[in-house]
Order: sequence, then structure tokens, then C-alpha cells
Amino acid sequence: MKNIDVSKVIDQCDIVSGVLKSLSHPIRLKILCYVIEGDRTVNELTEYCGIAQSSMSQFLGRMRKEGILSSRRVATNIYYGMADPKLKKLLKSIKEIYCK
Amino acid sequence: MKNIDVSKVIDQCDIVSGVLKSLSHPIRLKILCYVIEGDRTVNELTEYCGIAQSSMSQFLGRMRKEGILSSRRVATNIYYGMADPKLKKLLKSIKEIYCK
DNA sequence: ACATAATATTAACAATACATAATATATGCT
DNA sequence: AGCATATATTATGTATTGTTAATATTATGT
Repeated sequence: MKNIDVSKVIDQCDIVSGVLKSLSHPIRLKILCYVIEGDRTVNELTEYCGIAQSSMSQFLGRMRKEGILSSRRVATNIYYGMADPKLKKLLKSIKEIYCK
Repeated sequence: MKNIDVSKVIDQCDIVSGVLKSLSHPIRLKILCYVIEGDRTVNELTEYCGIAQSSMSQFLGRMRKEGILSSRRVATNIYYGMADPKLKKLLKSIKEIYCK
């Protein structure tokens, strides 16, 4: 196994902890775990998570601002998708570690 | 590459997001990145992070309660170490993803 | 142009987290 | 027993975050 070297994480603690903050809320994590399977509309996500539409919109808006989600409009629907390849990798790792 | 299957993450979103919350603060992340290299005393961690002793103690106490850090007393010093192998793995993954 | 469906924004409040200061506890030394 | 050092706890003010309700915007269909 490779040597443990977290020095670069330490240098970037502010940035990385910010990213992780996005995953630190159960609904946000649930959103991301759903969206990683494919783009979803706000409506789909709202029903899936069982929360108020306003809350969902705020969560999505926040994550879009943070650059981890992207959005595209199709008629009246807006599809959200994963915008950050690193986060995609991280979610997969999380699944590997916590769900086997 | 293996199929993406995050269904189990979804089942455990509450638990997993809780763990990630611990990494979502720059100082807590810094602490963990330092401790993963080997057990450290409160004093070492305090100086390393450059924060007040009381703050450090509260961060450490919190993470110990959450079960991600362990502590053992040696004379007047208390050494903190990683208590959770899964978190250890996760930190390594984070390093892989964000620091290469 | 109007009604409707989907999404976003704003405001107000409650809950949580952080920083700081002050005090308390535990251990070792003399 | 008394003192010094290391660590923990408590209390308080402040900031951040989450929730809810109300309102606004954007696009579609008639």
C-alpha cells in the first residue's frame, strides 16, 4: 500500500472542507447520490427526498453556486447534474467504503 | 470500471452525512490529517493548528464522542488517534482525489 | 393574453455551530 | 500539601444554517 501523505490535504484544508460541507447534510448527500445516476429535474428530486419545494430549490441553488452541480433547462423543467468530476470520484469512494 | 451503485449510501445518508460533517470544518480536517500520521497530544495539535486550547479541546471532544477519534492518557498528556478505520480510508481517498 | 406548472427568491424564525473567556480537573514534581 | 502543566468544561455572544410560508419568475398550452 502506498505511503500515507496528507500534506497536500492540509494545504488545501479550507477548500476541501468546503466541498465536504456540501456532503454533510443528509438531504444534500441524498440529492448527490441520486443525481450521480443521471440528471434529474427539481421535481423528481423534491419528490424523491420528500421535502418542501423551496428547500430543494435552495439546496440546489447552493450546490450550483458552489460548482458541484450544473443545471440546464428543458422546457419548464430544469435538470440538475454533477458538475464536478472530483466529487463524482469522491462519492464513489464513499460508497466503496461505507456500503460494502 | 465498476457500476455506479449508490443505493446503499442513500440508505445510510444520515449516518454518512454525519461522518462527513466532521470533515467539513477546516480545523477538524487539519486535525484528522495530522493525526492520521500518528497519535498526537492536545498540545501538539493546538500549536500545529494555531487555535485556542479551549477550541481544540472542544473539537477533539466532539470527534471523540462521534467515535472517530480515540484518546489515551500518558502522564499529563493525552494522545489522540484515529479510531475509525473507515474514516482513515476516506481520508486517504480524499488525498488521492484532491491532491494529485 | 391568460391560466397553469415548474422553479426561484425573499423574509422571518429556530436551531446549530463557532470563538472566547473563565473556571475546573487531573497528573507529576518538589 | 502546594505548585505547575496539560486538558476539559461551562457559559456567553455571535454567526451560520435549516425550515417554512409567501411571493416572484419562466415557459407552455389554449
